[in-house]
Amino acid sequence: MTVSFAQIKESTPFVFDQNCGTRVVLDHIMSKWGVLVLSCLSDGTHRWGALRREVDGISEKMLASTLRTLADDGLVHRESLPTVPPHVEYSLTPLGRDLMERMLPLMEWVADHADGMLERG
Amino acid sequence: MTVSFAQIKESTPFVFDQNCGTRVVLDHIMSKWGVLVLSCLSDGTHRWGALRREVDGISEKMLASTLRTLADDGLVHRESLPTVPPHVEYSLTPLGRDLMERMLPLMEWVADHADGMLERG
DNA sequence: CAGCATCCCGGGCGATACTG
DNA sequence: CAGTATCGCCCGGGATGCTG
Repeated sequence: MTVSFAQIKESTPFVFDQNCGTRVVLDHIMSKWGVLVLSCLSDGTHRWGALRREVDGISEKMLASTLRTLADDGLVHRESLPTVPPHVEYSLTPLGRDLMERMLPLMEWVADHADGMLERG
Repeated sequence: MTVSFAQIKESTPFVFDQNCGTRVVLDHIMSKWGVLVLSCLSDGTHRWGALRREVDGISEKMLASTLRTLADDGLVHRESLPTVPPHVEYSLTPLGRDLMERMLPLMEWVADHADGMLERG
């Protein structure tokens, strides 16, 4: 049985209040690009260029800023190999993998239901 | 065992491409206010005023537009009682409840880990 | 190859006022 | 009570160009 939203708020008072840290984390991981970058990395380590190609439509600026934010949050690990030309690899941290275990079922649901939802609108 | 992101994309070609419907649905349900309104409604039927008070910080404009979007998507049911003064109730549709079954574990994770993530940043 | 700096536009969103 | 209407600001984010 999954927890209810009321139970979450009961066990953690003031959670989801306007100035609570949850709002910041939600903004990061549920952001337009954050979701897609995290999902992509859930398949394993990716290089910068691979992410740029896989996350369809993302600009370099947003890829850089999204990766930095997620790395600061401790969800993404950045590994820069001291080669020429540069070679940088991104992967999920254990915390990030833990998160994606909860997020992927949601992504699967969206993939399954999106078209049906929109054709009626 | 949860599905991998690669498996999702394999079983549904072109899903999560830039012009795919999934991007629209993601924008709706993972939006700043959409997440919170849906979570609130997952606890049961709420009146307009109750939502306004419970979703801390939301403006009337954004509450109205968020509710309309989610209703158009078939996730939220709007019931207007013909009384004076007006009395309108919002609740999740079966589709909405199905979605929240996948989203609430994620919300619980965020509530549990948010503070720890931010104090290091 | 993997970024950062700069410029700039559109619209998301908040504030305020008004209505059935 | 449950909205709609209007105004205006801010900033997300795209485009372009430069660097180690």
